[in-house]
Amino acid sequence: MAKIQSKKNSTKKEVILEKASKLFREKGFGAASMRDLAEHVGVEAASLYNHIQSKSEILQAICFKVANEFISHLEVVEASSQPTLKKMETIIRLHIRMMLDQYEYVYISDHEWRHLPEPYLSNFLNQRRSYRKRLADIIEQGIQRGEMKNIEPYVAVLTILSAVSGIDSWQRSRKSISAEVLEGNMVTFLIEGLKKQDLKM
Amino acid sequence: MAKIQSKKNSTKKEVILEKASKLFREKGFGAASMRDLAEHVGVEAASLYNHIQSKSEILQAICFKVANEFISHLEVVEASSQPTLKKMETIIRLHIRMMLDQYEYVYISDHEWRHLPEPYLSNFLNQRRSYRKRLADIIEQGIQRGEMKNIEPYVAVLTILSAVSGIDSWQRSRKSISAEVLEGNMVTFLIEGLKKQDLKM
DNA sequence: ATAAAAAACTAACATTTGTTAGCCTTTTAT
DNA sequence: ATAAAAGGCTAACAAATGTTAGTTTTTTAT
Repeated sequence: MAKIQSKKNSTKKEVILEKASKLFREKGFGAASMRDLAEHVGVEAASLYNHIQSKSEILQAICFKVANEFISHLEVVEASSQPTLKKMETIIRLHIRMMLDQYEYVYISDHEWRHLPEPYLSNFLNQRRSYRKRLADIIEQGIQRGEMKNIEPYVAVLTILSAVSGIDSWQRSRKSISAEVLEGNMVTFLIEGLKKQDLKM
Repeated sequence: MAKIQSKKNSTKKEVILEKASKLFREKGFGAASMRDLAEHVGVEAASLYNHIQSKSEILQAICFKVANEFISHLEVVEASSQPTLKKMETIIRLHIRMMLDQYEYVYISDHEWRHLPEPYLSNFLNQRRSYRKRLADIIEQGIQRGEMKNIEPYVAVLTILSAVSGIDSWQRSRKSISAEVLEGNMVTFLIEGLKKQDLKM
């Protein structure tokens, strides 16, 4: 059956996905070549095709893996009975942690989805639209319940999601600021933007 | 000398930059070909080289044009004597408007700079680092003056800049939300995140 | 009108691309 | 031990890439 794996607990396909995500982020999907990838995996380019079907299959796997993870977490949050502000905080924290723990994968899903071939591209965009709509619904509810300020929900969603993806720039200068401080500060910043205006001093 | 231009007031090189920015955004720098670009300009691929020196010269022109615009605006703001919160608001509004008015250019500068060849790449990153540092300094000052909450300045800068670049996603669904509402909401959201915490109700 | 300059075109180049075919080697299962 | 399966390798492909050379056409200036 399967040969001994390069690293514990991971099939060769998983190794390929991992190396590919690193490479795609560094060079972009279009500029990263299969020979490039093969070298990082430690194999000839042709051999990759014993594990995957095509270059874009790699992209599909990465993009939908990330999308599914976000969606399934959202379902848990939606089903809970937290106040809306807490729901949003939970979701923001998830996004931040995903960005910290699975940086490469999330980055690819965020930035390289344009190169998905149809019908996967439409599929991906539909899922994304739906995800954002569901976040906007939570905010909509927060406004109606008087827990959040009267802001256009869709604008808030865009702002939050994009803000989190800025962690990208932080990944290189980890030294000066810890992950905990980053998460704490960012949550404060974003939740404060949502919260209903308190009284002036 | 120069031939009659395709559009008023623009040299052929400017036309090339404009079409290229649109193309690079749609397909990514790596996946956009010179023949592709030539077709959009209405000319054969080889003819482009009467106006530009290389594909990456186009990218350089776009990236540095945007960078210079942001930097020179920042200098004006720094020299003013507004309170720090107002300074940040001015800058945020500039970023939002640039994203609305020069969407393609800003997008390229934000997302495709990785493909700049050296030494332009280092140059660009230095400029960017410096720009962010200067924004962080304004926030630092805002905190010391008690105008802003005690947040890590660099985190705030990242959050703000990334949030604005999320307007990208909005560009396609302009219909439902006007540019004015977008700008207003986003500024409220982000400035609220900076402002020193007011008293609880 | 004519010479000069600018810019277009055709053809071709050397690389690089993703991918396949065919063969050999290693691992697995009996 | 042996057959089968899985996975690696070399070589090659057709297509596409950025770019150059050389030539012809168009525009500008005198």
